[in-house]
Amino acid sequence: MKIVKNEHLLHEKLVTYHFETIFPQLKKHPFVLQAFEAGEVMLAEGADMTSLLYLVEGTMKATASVGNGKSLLLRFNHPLAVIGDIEFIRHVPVQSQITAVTDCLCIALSFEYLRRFEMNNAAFLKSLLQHVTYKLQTNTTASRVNLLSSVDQRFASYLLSVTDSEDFAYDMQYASVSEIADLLGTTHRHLNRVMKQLVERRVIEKSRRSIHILNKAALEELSQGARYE
Amino acid sequence: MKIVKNEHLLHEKLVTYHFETIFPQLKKHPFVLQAFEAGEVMLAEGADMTSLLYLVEGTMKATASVGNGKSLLLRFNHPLAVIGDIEFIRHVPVQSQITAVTDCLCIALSFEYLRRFEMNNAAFLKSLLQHVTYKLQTNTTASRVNLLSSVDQRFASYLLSVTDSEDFAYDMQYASVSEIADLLGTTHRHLNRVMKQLVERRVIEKSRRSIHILNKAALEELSQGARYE
DNA sequence: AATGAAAAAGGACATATGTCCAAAAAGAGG
DNA sequence: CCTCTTTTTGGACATATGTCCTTTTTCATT
Repeated sequence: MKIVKNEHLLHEKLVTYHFETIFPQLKKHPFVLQAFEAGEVMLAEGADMTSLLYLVEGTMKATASVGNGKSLLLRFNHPLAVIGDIEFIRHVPVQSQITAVTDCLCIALSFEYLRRFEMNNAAFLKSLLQHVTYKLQTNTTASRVNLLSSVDQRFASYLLSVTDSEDFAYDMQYASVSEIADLLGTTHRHLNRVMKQLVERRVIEKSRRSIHILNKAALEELSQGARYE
Repeated sequence: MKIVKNEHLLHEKLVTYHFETIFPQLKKHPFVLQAFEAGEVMLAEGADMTSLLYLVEGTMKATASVGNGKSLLLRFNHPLAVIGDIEFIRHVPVQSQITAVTDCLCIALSFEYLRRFEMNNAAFLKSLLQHVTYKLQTNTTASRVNLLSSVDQRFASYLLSVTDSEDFAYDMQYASVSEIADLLGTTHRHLNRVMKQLVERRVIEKSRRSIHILNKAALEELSQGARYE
């Protein structure tokens, strides 16, 4: 993570995302602009969190780890998402690992500052409620889908979520098959089977560490509308 | 649902659950006491909601339905739980069906009233945030468990959640095997297999429409700490 | 080009769970 | 007690997914 000292950029982001509706006097708040590189772990599970983050550029993913170091995809986040809401409100350590998928920019506000000066700011509390209830709603949908859908459906959802959120709308790069398998809560062996079928059906094409979507409509149908976002 | 006109009971509940910390002048708010019978559907999915409910007595469950009329257990709720938070904040129809498991008492406050007079009440907003972030946290845990655990683990969690929440700590009644199977997102055929094994291992005993727990410790181990609450 | 490490692909088999259906058991009403 | 319906139970088989391992491919390095 790098702290970016660029008042102009900060101000531009504050205006774009209408921060003045929450913090009326923009100049008076100790906003800090932070930059993360693609692939960087923004927050590790169990760590102590000290600032609330507003994602203003890029895409990140939230994953939860289970026992043996495996992880599981919870959701993707796009601007304007809030990171650290549960931790801020409930005073608990970081609940799920947050990783930058692309290069990201965040606006940070320290818990200390917020707890001292903003806990009676109804606009701030209301905006937090908006974000948290949105997450709760999508999370509820996701858990239903997860429990009832098979690996190929989840894989389709995953592909669509990733490609929609990137700009190259028909390609995705990945580090290894196992990585995707872990995210989906399955094994690389099985994911291979699933991908092989999709290749045979000419829904996707594969080359090393990259997947190209040939038939988006088929994926849409497979995923039944579920998305990790 | 029955509206209960009992000022004394209402006041007792308001005091027990410290409503004065949220609504300082108790007398001035249009609280309505509502009673639900065991088994009654408190909220149907897709319905319009008009009041925020605080559960002050009894146990309820939240379920989500999927396609073919099947439902899926999301969580159990105990006092003091809030119902309708997402719907209140996001102005959406009811997201998950709420059913009274035991006889329940709720204190209701109309959305209309809250939106008009309480949206600048920081104490109220903060308490909502507490409830919603709690739900989000447990829901995240639950979805992870669901995706990674087998039917026998989920059944163990279910049994423990139900019996802990009732007062008879070792027995549960049910309408049909299919009902439980649906809640767990499996089939009655498979649940039968699972139950048969547990009976053989002397973990539970069954008689018609009732299950008796013989070895709670074994269930605890099976469930690995996951609960629907 | 030869060699070796890492990643990918997939064979063989085991297990969990689903589907379909039939037999057995338990009420309900005559 | 008999008959009918509902619920429970479980057989037989199919499918999805996991485990373990071997082979193949890829890519970097000599």
